[in-house]
Amino acid sequence: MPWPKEHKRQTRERILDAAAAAFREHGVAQVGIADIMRRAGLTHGGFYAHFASKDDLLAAAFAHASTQSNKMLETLDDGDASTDQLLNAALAYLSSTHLAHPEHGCPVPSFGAELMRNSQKARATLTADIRKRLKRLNRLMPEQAPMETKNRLAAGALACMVGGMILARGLNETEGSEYLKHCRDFLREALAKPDRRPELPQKSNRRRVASSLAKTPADRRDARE
Amino acid sequence: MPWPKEHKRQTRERILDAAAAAFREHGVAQVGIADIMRRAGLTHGGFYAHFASKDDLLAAAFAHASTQSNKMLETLDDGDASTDQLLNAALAYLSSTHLAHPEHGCPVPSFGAELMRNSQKARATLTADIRKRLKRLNRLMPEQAPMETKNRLAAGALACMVGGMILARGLNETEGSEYLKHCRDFLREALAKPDRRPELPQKSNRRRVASSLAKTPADRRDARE
DNA sequence: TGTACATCAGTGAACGCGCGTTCACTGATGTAC
DNA sequence: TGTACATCAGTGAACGCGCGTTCACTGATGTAC
Repeated sequence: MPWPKEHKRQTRERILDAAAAAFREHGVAQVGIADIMRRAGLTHGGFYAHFASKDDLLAAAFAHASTQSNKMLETLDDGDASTDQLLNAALAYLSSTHLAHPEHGCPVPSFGAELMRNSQKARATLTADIRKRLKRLNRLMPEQAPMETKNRLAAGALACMVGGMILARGLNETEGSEYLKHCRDFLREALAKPDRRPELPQKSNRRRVASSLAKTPADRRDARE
Repeated sequence: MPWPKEHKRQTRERILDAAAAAFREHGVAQVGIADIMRRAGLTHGGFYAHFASKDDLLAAAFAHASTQSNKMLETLDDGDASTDQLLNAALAYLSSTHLAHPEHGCPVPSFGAELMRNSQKARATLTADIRKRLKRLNRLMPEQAPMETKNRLAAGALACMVGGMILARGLNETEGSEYLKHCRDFLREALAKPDRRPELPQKSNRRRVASSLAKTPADRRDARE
């Protein structure tokens, strides 16, 4: 095999990165194969050596973006185990950084609706991703809390996160961050209902903050208010 | 003027109806001018006598859909003035009927994200619509409630509504309605916080239920649970 | 160590289809006389 | 009342562009000797 074993895998990864960012920033319909390949430093012809079709890429790029953004959002979460982990995750999601950087953020508000209407494969990827998100939020609550409570809070928090981000992005910049602040206030109240307490101390999830995605002054303002 | 004055206006309205339904059901990118005109019982060539471009139609169809769906959701709201009006509006939005009928429902979860990335005009329509929705939700709360409280609850409720509907539509049918139920439970709790009481009695908004959009058994189940 | 070779990642021209848009034309309608 | 006419809503062929996809080719690479 005349090429390094890892070479092709790395190229594929570069295409995925480019696609995941472009789709999140501009939407699926507005981004062509040629755009993506250019962003990856390649020419359009090479695309089909890595993916069977645009649909195929779409599903893969969504999953890729989802993984990326979960990592990114964890770095914004202050990960303080003594506080409410579900709330922390939601506050990180509804942060100014996430608002300002759709290209690195959650793909659900960016192109979830578009994905849903593409191939069966793409849709299945979305469905599986939503299930996973709900399960993950469930696990951020004290294990012994009633199932009904956990389901309710996970569902409500996720809906608020996704809807809040879409709506904030539909407003202009200042209105958008104002709106996000109101959503955070809302969840602080809503997730602090008496029936969730007492909480168990949980393991810390603290991560190092990636430089390009470090908390901005706006996020610090977010946290204070 | 050799044609009835109202004729052209009515045709335009038929195109708008067709476009608003098609965009909500299949998304903007998947629906062509020819599809829409066919749905309106016309041929594609006549389109430009009514709209300057697809972009132009897009903005108009969004506004049209928004008005339509607000009316539709009001018929699902039981309009009982003695109960919480904000909650009632949210429960109607998060109903099984709305889940099953994107083509008659709110355009924000259906193609808000796509609209946002089109022309400046389309985007401005979305922004204005979100502002209007927030104001309307604000007005459903007791006037004398603190501004901060009203903003928080309106923002949170709207985020939950839009996000909840998108996510429910991303799941399969049974999972989707289960998920919506959890969202409704969440809002029942979240909107019933002590600081909103006491509530003033408000004017009733009761409307007659349109036959094709009457409450389904699923909605009645929604209300019971 | 150097050279010939086989492999295959990536190139870029070309194809074909769909869709937004245009335009010359048709024919239904109300008006004038 | 009936006929000629002007208007303009709607038709459908055609255009051109962009994009997904294909394919014959190039050239960079590791291997064999």
